[in-house]
Amino acid sequence: MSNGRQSSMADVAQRAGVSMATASRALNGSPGVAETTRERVFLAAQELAYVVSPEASRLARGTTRRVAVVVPHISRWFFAAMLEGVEGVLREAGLDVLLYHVGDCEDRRDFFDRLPARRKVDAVVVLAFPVDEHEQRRFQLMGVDIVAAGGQHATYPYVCIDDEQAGRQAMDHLLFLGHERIAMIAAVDPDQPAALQQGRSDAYYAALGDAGLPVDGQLVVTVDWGGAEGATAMDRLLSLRNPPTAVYAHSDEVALGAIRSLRRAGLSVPEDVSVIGIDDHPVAELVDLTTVRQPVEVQGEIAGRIVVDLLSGQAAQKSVTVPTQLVVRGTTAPPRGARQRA
Amino acid sequence: MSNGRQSSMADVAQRAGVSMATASRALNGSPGVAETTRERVFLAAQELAYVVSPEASRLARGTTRRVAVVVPHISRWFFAAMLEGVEGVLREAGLDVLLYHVGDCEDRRDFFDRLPARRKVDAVVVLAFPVDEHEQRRFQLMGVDIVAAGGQHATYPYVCIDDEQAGRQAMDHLLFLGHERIAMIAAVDPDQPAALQQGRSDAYYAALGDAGLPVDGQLVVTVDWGGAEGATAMDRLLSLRNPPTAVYAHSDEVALGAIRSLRRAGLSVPEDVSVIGIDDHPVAELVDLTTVRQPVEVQGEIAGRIVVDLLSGQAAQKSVTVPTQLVVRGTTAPPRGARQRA
DNA sequence: AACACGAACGGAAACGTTTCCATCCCTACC
DNA sequence: GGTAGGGATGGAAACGTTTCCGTTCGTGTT
Repeated sequence: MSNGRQSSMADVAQRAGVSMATASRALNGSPGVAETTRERVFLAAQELAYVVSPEASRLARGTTRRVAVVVPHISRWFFAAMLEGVEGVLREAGLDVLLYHVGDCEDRRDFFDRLPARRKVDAVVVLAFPVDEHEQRRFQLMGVDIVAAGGQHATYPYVCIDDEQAGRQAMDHLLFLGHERIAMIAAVDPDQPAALQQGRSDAYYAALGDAGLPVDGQLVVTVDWGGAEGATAMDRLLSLRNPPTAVYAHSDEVALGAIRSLRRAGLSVPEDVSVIGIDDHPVAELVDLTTVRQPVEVQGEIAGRIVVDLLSGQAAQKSVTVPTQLVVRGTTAPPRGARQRA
Repeated sequence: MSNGRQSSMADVAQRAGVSMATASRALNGSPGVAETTRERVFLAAQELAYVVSPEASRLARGTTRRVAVVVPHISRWFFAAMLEGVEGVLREAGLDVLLYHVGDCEDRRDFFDRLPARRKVDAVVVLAFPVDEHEQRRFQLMGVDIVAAGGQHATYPYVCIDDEQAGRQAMDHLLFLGHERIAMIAAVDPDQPAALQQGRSDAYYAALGDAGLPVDGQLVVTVDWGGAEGATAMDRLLSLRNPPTAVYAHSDEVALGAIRSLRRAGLSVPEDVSVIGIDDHPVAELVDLTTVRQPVEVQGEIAGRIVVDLLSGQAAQKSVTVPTQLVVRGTTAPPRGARQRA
């Protein structure tokens, strides 16, 4: 079926009876080629099942048509969804995406030491991935555009949500329901420099302050990101003399873990304790979890579009903040006291 | 900090006082270079912050050091986890990963028509992605190694689980608990040629047969993959005059949806109805879902290793089947009748 | 002392495009 | 009718490596 050798552009040119220069122009859609000639070239190319050698083309052109996407946790929904968004628009634009998983600190050091993407891509997008100063300097060495998604970033064009506002939406919902003793389970990624989700914590204190409620340090527990960790945190909160009536978790996974702990303790959600998360993870709908939705895939798409604009030379918008939205489901309700009072 | 131009190998050679041929050999670790010379070259390269131009190198070498990973649904845990596994070992081996999301049928047609990865990669791995005959012929055109992961595939080396056995483990568990009226919610991917999860369905009938139980067609419902669809399916089952006492779902997400329907109907799990899934999705643990675990990331890793072996010339093992394992949690229990009887 | 041999190295031809520049020819305008 | 101008084309120089050969030189053998 396939004859052994890949045919080269010279073959195409010869078959079409033109020079390589013309063949190249014809195939690339460059101007200055007669329409009939162009057709002849295309026909020849098709007959030979010809495809350009990307290496040669890129070597000559000096551009790679490739962009690196670096992501800390591929298998977590948040990152995967974002990745899906980015990939979609990049593929649409004819750009190839090179995937780099940079998980733990060691990966991270290795990545910035070796810079494996260097000279391989025209741009890189970092997903929810704070970059410290040293790393910025390394990036600079690559001499390509950088855009950030899902984690605010002053240095590069970015797209993200307003974490503090998202947190406020969650907290205000609990406050509106009448809760006064609200715990926060703050999730941090152990493999990343912190300060990413600071906004979500700020919201907690601000909301309490605005509501005139005191802050009880015991009600704040910080854990590594993850469902199991959320459960542990909830256990800790349940060991208090005066446990909370509501829990604000930094993410849906953490919230899920908290709910498991509550159920195992024989408490029911939301009758005994309300729980709210952030993200609107797909399973949130399946388990009736109240949460604050952020459009994850959309953020990826926007990041992708910024990259495309940047590469096509047009000045892209520097950064975008997408809105979040409270989604009330079945894990939040007024506290028992309030209900009885009503 | 960075002087404008990327330095080329010629610069390195000159600075080290050798020819380009020697510089190239030194940098690649090829034999036939004196140790002192090699050091001198490395030093020069480092001083100039030199990195080879991958395009040029690959053009000359004729190999790309890149492999394509094509995946139908990036943001679903199963695929993302597998991707993470593949990426890990490929990156370890110094191979770059080119990501291709091929979701719906249109993507699919486009992918195989245009073959965008053609001449860009040395191998491609398809994740849970049945390839029909026409598509196989297109792949052949690429002239590279193909390996399949997560979906059995006769044509290419593959890694997967034994779907029928996994299904048997789930069904046998329900049967062991004493259930006799067991429903199956079969999930199919609307964007893919079916026949992928056939084994999971086979298991249902085989298990019932071995247990001497009759098959009730009403107890089998087939839906598109997804949690919401699982809920719908459960609704249908609940509308029967004589609903099942246990539900065997083809995947955890579907099982989760089923559980939501049950809860909304006022039934409790597992007291009224038992539910079991397949996969051991991370949230399964958080919601206490009984399931059959399959090692997803490991499958990706194995697929990656097969690719690496293939590319390094050593004959790799043709295919691998990894074991699955029942994980009993809180959504399965003996049926009410059995309990009362006991 | 002549010779063979191997290690280290350099020259230069690939690899397959893109693109600058020159050439040719045809049309339109004076 | 001559010439300027522009559209279509071809020649050939990049792009930056790798690698095939050939050369040189030092060492060990007879």
